[in-house]
Amino acid sequence: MNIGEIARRSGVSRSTVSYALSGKRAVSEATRQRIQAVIDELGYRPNAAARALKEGRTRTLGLVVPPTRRRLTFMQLEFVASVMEAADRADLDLLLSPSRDDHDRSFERIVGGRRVDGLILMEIRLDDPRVTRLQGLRLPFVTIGRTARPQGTCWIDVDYATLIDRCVNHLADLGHRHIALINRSAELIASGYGPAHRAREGFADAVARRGVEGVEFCCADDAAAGETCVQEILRAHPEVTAITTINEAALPGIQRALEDAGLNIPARFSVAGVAARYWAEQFHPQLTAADVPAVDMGATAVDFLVERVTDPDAPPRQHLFVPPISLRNSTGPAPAPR
Amino acid sequence: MNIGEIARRSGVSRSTVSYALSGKRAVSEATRQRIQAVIDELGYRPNAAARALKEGRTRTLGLVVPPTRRRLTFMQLEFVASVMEAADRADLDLLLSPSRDDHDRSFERIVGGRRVDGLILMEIRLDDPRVTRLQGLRLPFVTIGRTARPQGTCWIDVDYATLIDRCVNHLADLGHRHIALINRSAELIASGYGPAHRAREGFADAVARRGVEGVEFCCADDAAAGETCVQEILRAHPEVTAITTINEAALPGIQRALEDAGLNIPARFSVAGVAARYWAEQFHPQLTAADVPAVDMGATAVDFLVERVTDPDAPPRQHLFVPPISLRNSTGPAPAPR
DNA sequence: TTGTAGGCGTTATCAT
DNA sequence: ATGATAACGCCTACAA
Repeated sequence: MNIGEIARRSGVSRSTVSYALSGKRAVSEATRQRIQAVIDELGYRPNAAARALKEGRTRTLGLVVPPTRRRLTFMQLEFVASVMEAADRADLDLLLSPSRDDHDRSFERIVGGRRVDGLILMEIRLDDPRVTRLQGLRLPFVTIGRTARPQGTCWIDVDYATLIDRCVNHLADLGHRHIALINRSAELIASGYGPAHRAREGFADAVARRGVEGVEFCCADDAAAGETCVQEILRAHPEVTAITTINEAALPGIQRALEDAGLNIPARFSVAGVAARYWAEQFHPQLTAADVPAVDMGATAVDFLVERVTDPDAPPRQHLFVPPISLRNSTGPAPAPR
Repeated sequence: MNIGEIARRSGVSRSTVSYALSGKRAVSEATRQRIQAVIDELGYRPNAAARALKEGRTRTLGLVVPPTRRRLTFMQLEFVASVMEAADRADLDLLLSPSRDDHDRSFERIVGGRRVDGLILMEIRLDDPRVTRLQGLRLPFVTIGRTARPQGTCWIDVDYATLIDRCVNHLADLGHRHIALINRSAELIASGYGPAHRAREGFADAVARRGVEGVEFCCADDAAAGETCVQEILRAHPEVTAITTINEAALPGIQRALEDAGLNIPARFSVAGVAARYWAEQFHPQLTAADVPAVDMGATAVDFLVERVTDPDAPPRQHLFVPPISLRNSTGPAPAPR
C-alpha cells in the first residue's frame, strides 16, 4: 500500500494525500475525511525508507551497547530499557548496536549507512575512537560517561569519584579505619574506562583526607570474581572492616564470601557501594548505596540527543548525576578490634 | 557522500560503482581498484534508506519486547542480548520495540512503516493480536512462546510443562510429599501467558501421577513478592517441604524467606526451578534448575527468522527447548516429619 | 483548494 | 566491460 494507491482510491492527487496527513497545507474538510476513510480502511502508513530518503532523516536513534561477551550489568540493562521507553515516547525508533569501537561492523553499518539521526554511546572510554569518528561526521551523539576531554561534547555521567568519596566518608564516620575498594576489572581500567578511574581517584582522595588506610582491588564483573576478591582481601588485609564498591555484578559474591567467613553484615563488616536500586535491595542485608538513577539517565540521554538532532548548533548539554546515598542495612559502626 | 560522487571521482558511471560493490556484474580489475581507492578515501557506504526503498527490504530485524513497567527477567534480558549478537553476526540491524499489543505506537511505526524485514515477538500470549496482524500483512515473524494454535506459525518455546513435571518428579523421588508451585503473576495468567499456563498444567499432571499433594501460588515478578509468597505458603501449608518455580525474579525473595524461617536449604527444604543459569548460580545454595538456554534461543530465533525472510514459502520451523535439569545444591531428601 | 513534477540515492534493465 | 535511464515511495516547490 502506498500513497499513490490511497490517492487513486480517494480520487485526489498524491500531494493532497500527503498534505492531508502532514497538515502542512490546507485541505478541505470533505476531502480530508474521504482520504482518512480510505487510509483507515486500507491501513496505510508512509513507507519509512522513502520518507527517510526524501527528508534526510530517519526518525531513528541508535543505542550503542557494549558487546555482551562480558555480561551487561543490571544498571546497564535498566538504562537500555529506559532509553527504549523514552525513544518510544518521543515517537522515535531505536536501533541497537553491539559495538566496542568504530570499526565494529554494526557501528559501521549504522553510521556509514546513515541509519540513525543520532547515537547514544554506552560505556565510553576516556579516549574513545567512536567519539572522534562521530565528531568528524557531524552526527549528533550523547555519551554515557565522559571522555578525558569532554568540554565540547554532549554527555551524561555518574559522579563516581564523589560517590565513592561519600561512601568512604560514611564508613570513616562509623569508625572504620581500614577500607577496601572493589573496583571493576583490570582490563577495563587498562582500556581507560572512566568510572573505574574516577572511582579510584575519589577513593584515593577520600582515604587521604580522612587519614584512613585504603586498599584497592580490581574485580571482574561477576559473582564468582567478587567472592574470590573478598577472600583475597580478607587474607591479605585482615585488618579491613569495610568495603566500598562500584562493582554491582560482584555484589552477590561479596555477600557470600563475607557470610562464609562468618562476618556478619553490618555487625562485623560494612559494605557501601554504587548500584542500581533494585540490585542494592537484592543484597542481604539491603545495601547502603548510591542508587544509580538509570531510568532518569535514559530519559535524559534521549532528551539531550533529540535536542542535538533538532538543533545541532546549540551548545552541547551535559549532566553529572550525583545520586544521594540511601542508608540501608549494610553499614554499621566498626567492630572493636579483636 | 553518495554513489554519484564516487562515480564522478572514479570517472565511471554510477552503475559501475554499484556493480563493483555488489559483484553482480563483471567489472575490470583496474576499474574496480580505482573505484575502491576512491571509496576508501572518502569512506563511502550506501545510504540505507535509498537502498531499502529500491530493494524493498531493510536488512533490519525487529525485536518486540514487553514494555518494562514490569521489569524484564534476567532470562529475557539474556535473550535480548543474544538476539542482538546473532543479528549482528548476520549483518542485520536490530530495531527494538516496546509493545504489548498491535496498537502500541512503536509496533504501528515499525510494522506499518515497513521498517523491518521480520519480527521476533517476545512474551507471546495464547491468543495474541500481534500474531494475527502480522499474518494478515504477510510479514515474517517468529514468536518466543506459542499461541494456543501454533501449527502454522514459526516459533521457539521452552517446554515449561515438561520442565516442571521433571522438577516435581525429582522432588517426589527425594521423598517430598507436599510440593508448592510458585507460578508467575495472576495478571499474567489471566492475560493468557503460555508458560504460566503450561507450568500449571505440567504441575497438576505430575502431582497427580506421583500421588503427592500440590498447591499452586501466583507471585509477581520480584523478590519482595517471592518473600511474601513463601511466607504465605509456610503459613497456609506448613506441611510443604519443597517448592518448584518458574518465577526467576522471585528467587532472591524465596531464598530470604526460607532463611528467615530457619529452613535450611536443602536439609529442611528443597527448591527446584526453571531459570537462567546465571541466576540459578546466584541462588544460595546454587539452585537445582532447568537452565533456560537464552543464548541458544536468541540465535535460533534469528536463524528461523532469517530463513522465513529469505524463503517465505518454506514451512515455518518450530523448536521446543527442553533443557536438562542441572543438579546443584538446593534439593535434598525430604526431612523426617516432625 | 488542488494538481504536476522533480529529486532524494540506489539498484537493475536495457542498450552499446 | 561499461553507460544511460527508469523506478522504488515520499515530500514539497511551483503552477493553476
